[in-house]
Amino acid sequence: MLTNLNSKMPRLLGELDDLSHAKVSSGEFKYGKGTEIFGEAEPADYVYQVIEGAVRSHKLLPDGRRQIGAFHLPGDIFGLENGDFHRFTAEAVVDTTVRLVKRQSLERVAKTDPAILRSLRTLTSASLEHVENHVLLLGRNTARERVAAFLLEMKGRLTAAGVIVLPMNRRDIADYLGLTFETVSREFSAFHRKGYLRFLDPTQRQIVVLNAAGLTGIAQQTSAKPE
Amino acid sequence: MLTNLNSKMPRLLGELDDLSHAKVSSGEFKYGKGTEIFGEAEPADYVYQVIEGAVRSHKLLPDGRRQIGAFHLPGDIFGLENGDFHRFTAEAVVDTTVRLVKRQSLERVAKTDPAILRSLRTLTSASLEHVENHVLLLGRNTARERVAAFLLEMKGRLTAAGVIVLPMNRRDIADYLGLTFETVSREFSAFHRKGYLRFLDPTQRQIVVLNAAGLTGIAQQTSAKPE
DNA sequence: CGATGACTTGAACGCCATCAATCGCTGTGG
DNA sequence: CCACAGCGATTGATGGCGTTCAAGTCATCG
Repeated sequence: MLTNLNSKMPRLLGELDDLSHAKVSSGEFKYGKGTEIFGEAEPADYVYQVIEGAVRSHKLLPDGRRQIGAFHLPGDIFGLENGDFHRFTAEAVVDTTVRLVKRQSLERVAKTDPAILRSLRTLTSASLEHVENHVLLLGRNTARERVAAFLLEMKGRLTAAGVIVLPMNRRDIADYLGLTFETVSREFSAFHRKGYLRFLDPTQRQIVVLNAAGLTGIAQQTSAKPE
Repeated sequence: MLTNLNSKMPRLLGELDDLSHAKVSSGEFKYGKGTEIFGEAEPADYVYQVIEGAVRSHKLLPDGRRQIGAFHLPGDIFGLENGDFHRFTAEAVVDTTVRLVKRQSLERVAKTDPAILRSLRTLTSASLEHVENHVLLLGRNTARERVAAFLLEMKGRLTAAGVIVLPMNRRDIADYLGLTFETVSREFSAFHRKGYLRFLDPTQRQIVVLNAAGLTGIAQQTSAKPE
């Protein structure tokens, strides 16, 4: 399954919360819809956590083709690099509030606090796992399978009261799945026709999954996700 | 460019060499062509380095579709996980000799030796970068672009005396690039016809790149590699 | 109300997959 | 030693999945 960072254990949220009152310089910041948070190849001086909204991380080819590597949703930490530079550009998908902490101070604290250190490693590991699964998805899954996997990922990550409310548009989804937005739209429609989905609003961004088993059967992924 | 682990700075080879004479339990082992070195989801108790030969890391879908995440060539370190389990299956592409060290002892030494620690982080970072670039390749590049990128990656990693000697067959390449082996073969032929390549042997695994600029122009990747 | 943006849907095309035939090399057994 | 099986690779023919191009709907906003 596309990794569900959200349900992973130590999401560092607690720790980052602690840090925000403690010995790490930390702050909140708002980014308007579509604005850049950091750019590819810029120095990675900060680590970010989504408070509210959504963020996309992408790379571009010289001719403008775009590949989104991940969506970051409330609670998610992003921009944590192993090296010294960002390797994706991060942008706000909608108006978004983030907490940010200086990477240096985080690393300073991590030196003395093994719990923080472990959290950081777990985070890196989770994002590595996500991108590795994404390689499999992009390399070997059909359009239908990709869209099913996407819906299941989002079901796990941002369902509230049984409803998935997507912050991103069809083009963002397409660029995440290596498809065109028309194909994404068609697959959404196909699942709707099959009775797997219900749409609650006219822009079709609010989705109820009626047949998760059906989607799971189509998604064809290697690592099954419990619940 | 598909990340060139080989040309990256501290390849840990030096350090691992040291370790092999020193305080880390280390050994060599041979794997016959096609044999498994470790399996997906197995505990990651060892870290490996290719001495001679070549290794492929892959994931499988339930129905047998395969995605190779990386090839590991002499000098490369693989099987180093952030978490406790392998997330790929590793197999010998040809008869292969590897050095292996117990992960535990490596971590023990890393605690006191900051150089080792830094090397480990650099390695993780390099493999993360490789897989992130691979996502872009698989999501947004055409067949032609993928094959060109592959040739350039291999040119950087295993050229000896101006000749690329590929250890893997067309199917392995295809499963690395998210294509069929027929398509890989056709693109090789197309490059040959254009005069970008010359083949030195009947199985067409020994390749001389005659026009690297031509390949680079086609490969369309975001991060240019300095020679 | 006209303009704009997000989404859907239709029609046609094209890239790559699929199916199939052939070639050359290697190794094995009669 | 040679016949033949088997593997890897190339090449051709065909088809299909997903893209491209295009039209149309609906909601929002000036």
